[in-house]
Amino acid sequence: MSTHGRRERERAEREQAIITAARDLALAEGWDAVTTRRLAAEIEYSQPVLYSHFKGKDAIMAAVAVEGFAELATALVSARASAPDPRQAVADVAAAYVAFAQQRPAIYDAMFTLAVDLPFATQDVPTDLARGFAELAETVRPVAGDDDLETVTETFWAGLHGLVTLMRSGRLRRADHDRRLAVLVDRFSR
Amino acid sequence: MSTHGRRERERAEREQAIITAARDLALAEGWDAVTTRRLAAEIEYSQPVLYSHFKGKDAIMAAVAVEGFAELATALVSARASAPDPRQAVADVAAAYVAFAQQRPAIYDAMFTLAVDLPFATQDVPTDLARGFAELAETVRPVAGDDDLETVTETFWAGLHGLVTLMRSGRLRRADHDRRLAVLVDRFSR
DNA sequence: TCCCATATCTAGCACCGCTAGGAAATGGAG
DNA sequence: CTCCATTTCCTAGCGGTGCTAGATATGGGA
Repeated sequence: MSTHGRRERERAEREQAIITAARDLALAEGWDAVTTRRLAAEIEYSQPVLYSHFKGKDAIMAAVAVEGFAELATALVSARASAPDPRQAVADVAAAYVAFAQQRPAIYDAMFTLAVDLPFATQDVPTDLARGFAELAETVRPVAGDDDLETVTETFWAGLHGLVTLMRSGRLRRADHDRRLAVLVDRFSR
Repeated sequence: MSTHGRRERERAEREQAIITAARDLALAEGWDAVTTRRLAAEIEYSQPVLYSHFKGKDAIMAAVAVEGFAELATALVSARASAPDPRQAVADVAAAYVAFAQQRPAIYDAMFTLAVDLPFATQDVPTDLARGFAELAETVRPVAGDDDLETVTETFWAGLHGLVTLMRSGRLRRADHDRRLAVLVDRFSR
């Protein structure tokens, strides 16, 4: 029975290895390249092992998304913390959000585009997602005016999300990205 | 050689049948249900026939997206035309945009989420997309203020797109949809 | 009527996510 | 140390996908 602890620890490590492999592969070659066979080869186990950790490929993507929510929240917190004033905080947090999405497109996809309902079935995703959202709300609060804070925050968030996704799909001119971001920040912080 | 005209016409009809079948199937059961085999069965031809019309499944989706861009543009035009004043026009056009996306989610996906680069390889997509964008720009013009019109339009568009996509993926509370839309319109029309 | 080009289909490839069933490793009991 | 039960893991395979090569049917022109 003494080996039980080690076994469980090794199992947890392997589970993390799966998530990391999926994450890295998705970042490097996109989610299309993330197949269960390649994932299995990456962790040097056979395919069915994946299914003893996750219900399916979607669940693996969801796990990557969970890590992403935590990362994003942290990035937003640090952006707001180092801003000199509330007005600048809005711009800095917005920039941090967009930077996150641009630097980790595959993870951003897992969080918002793919794996639509799965992450919300688990318990910890709302936690990290809520952390990020709360940070956004606190950033927006000083400039929300008379409107309901949560509603304004959601709308501002949608603006960021729209800029990110439209630009990545080539619908917006890349050159004017900063100007669009400035317009969005301006419209939401006065 | 006299049958040549009929042949060509029949071929064009079959091509349209493929697009329509793909569109209807996607609307009814989602894009996952649109397989080349089912599509072939729907038009009562064998699978390879599809590839004599389109390069691949992506090209079929792109064709559906093209129709979607035309539809969307028309909806926006009519929304603006029947608005009593410029201020209301912004709200009405925004509502029309969101309504289009909500009523034809599969087509909206084909236009903006899936088939990322393909539509832009053809010639007519920019035309219909530009029509929609131009309509959006004319709507925004009276309330753009000192900012560059195109930049403001793109940003406003991103706001709409973000609201649509985030809400459909369950990230936003459904109940507050109208209030968010009102906030967005308000921030962009004063 | 025959020929040939075109149009179309059958059959199959390589890949996908996923799973059943058997082999191998492991840990406790005698 | 041996034996057995349990857990762990892999091999093999199922039904599906997008796509294509090669064979077959079709129909107009000589």
